Amino acid sequence: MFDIKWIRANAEAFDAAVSRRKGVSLRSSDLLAIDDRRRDIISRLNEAQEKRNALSKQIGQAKAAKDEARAQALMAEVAQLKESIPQGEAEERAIEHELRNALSVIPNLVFDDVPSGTDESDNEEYFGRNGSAATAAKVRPSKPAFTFSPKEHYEVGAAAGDMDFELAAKLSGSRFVVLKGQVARLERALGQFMLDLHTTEHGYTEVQPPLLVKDEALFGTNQLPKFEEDLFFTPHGEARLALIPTAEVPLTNFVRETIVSEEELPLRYTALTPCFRSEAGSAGRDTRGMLRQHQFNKVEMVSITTPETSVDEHERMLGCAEAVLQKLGLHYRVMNLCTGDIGFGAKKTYDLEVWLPGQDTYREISSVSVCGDFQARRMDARYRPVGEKQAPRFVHTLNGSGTAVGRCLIAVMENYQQEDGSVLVPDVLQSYMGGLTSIGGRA
RNA sequence: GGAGAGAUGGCAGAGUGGUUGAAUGCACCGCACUCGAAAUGCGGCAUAGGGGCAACUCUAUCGGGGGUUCGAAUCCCUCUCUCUCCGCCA
Repeated sequence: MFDIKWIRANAEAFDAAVSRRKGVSLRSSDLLAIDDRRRDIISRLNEAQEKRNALSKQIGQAKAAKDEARAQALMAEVAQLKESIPQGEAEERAIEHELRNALSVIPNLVFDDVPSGTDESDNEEYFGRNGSAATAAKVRPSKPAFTFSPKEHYEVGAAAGDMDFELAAKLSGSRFVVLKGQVARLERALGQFMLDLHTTEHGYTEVQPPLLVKDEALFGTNQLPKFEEDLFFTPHGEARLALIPTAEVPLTNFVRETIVSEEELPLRYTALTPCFRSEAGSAGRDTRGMLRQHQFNKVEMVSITTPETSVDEHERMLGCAEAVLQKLGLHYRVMNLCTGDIGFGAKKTYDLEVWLPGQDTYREISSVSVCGDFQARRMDARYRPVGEKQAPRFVHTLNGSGTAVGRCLIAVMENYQQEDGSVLVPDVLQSYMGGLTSIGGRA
């Protein structure tokens, strides 16, 4: 969320930057007009309050001096303010809301190195900071070679019966799946593997957060007010709770309305949680298989950093997500999302797209974003710099999937499928699978 | 779910209607003393917004919101959270 003072001081830059984003019609002049009215209301209110306070003090003095007549006279004088102050306070509340509402639906401004574009076709492949495609090619696994025509994950023999969409539909409708047997175990193995990797090698603290969150938390990570229709809610007393669409919500909101000391930064959290998304607006898309579900497991990483380190942390976090796919031997590419495809709160986002031979295409399996102070402002999350007495500053927040477990299961099944319908278990998962080297083979 | 207690500055902890943005202690910063340190003494030490070149000044804030009052940390209502006891329960 933006600071109106910043917009006032940088109106031109703001308008130029916000015009790169699609679907934003507000301009600085609209916002500053609201702010002008706000300032006017506040200054009139302050004047009235000042007068009241001064007179009240005198009343106190008069009463202390037992000068009842003077006290009565002063009380009569201050009575004139009885209407204007509450009215001014109400006006102030209203205008503050108006300003906040206007500011809260403006997306974050993107970095200069985010490509301009309208949709995913304008995303640019990213080969690391030095731009070396050759270096990237060395660390990225290559596509698997097939001597037969690879199938989509739900057609692979090992999925038969153990990836049950009909059973899920009976229970919950479309966009759900029941995993059973070795497929369920493989999914669990993937999640455990990722969590262990990030906690033991990447310095993240494992967390089991609540899966139901309040509106305030959703506001902090930009799901509200603009994307309410993407969420599942459940009534809770007079209010409601939302099922988390991503663990980014609880993990990032750990620092909401807090001031941490600089020595504690960076804070790095990871969690394996179910995620719930209504998928409103995606009717008809990816309806086959378990690519797009109302419920899926995801390992999420969240970093809370200083402003000076957030860009480096972004590259680092990308590396953490890449490591998952590298160790699993899955081919992928990294995309630098364009202005038309990047999320509301991000200043820059890298998507990891894993190769799916059954679909003969790349599909998103991880999204790694740096949000600058955008979420921190919404949450009022700050840190106190070390050294001389300095005012608290907003932290920077980052989040990334490391990775979507359900989609990773798809990738493993498609990339490691054998002609007989079995699926080889990647080396790094075998210890999580009781030593199994393949699943779904004809025994 | 029932009954009760509570929420004050970085921390601890006073403060039940009137010059209280808030005593005191600790922590922290500066100065003095010291060769240096400790101890001691003196001073400083909340946030946000407005005005002013500045000194400074005004407004708001004692968990959140609303109310009573000329005036609220203090009284009333409400919400949230914490603690104790009872009940229920994985």
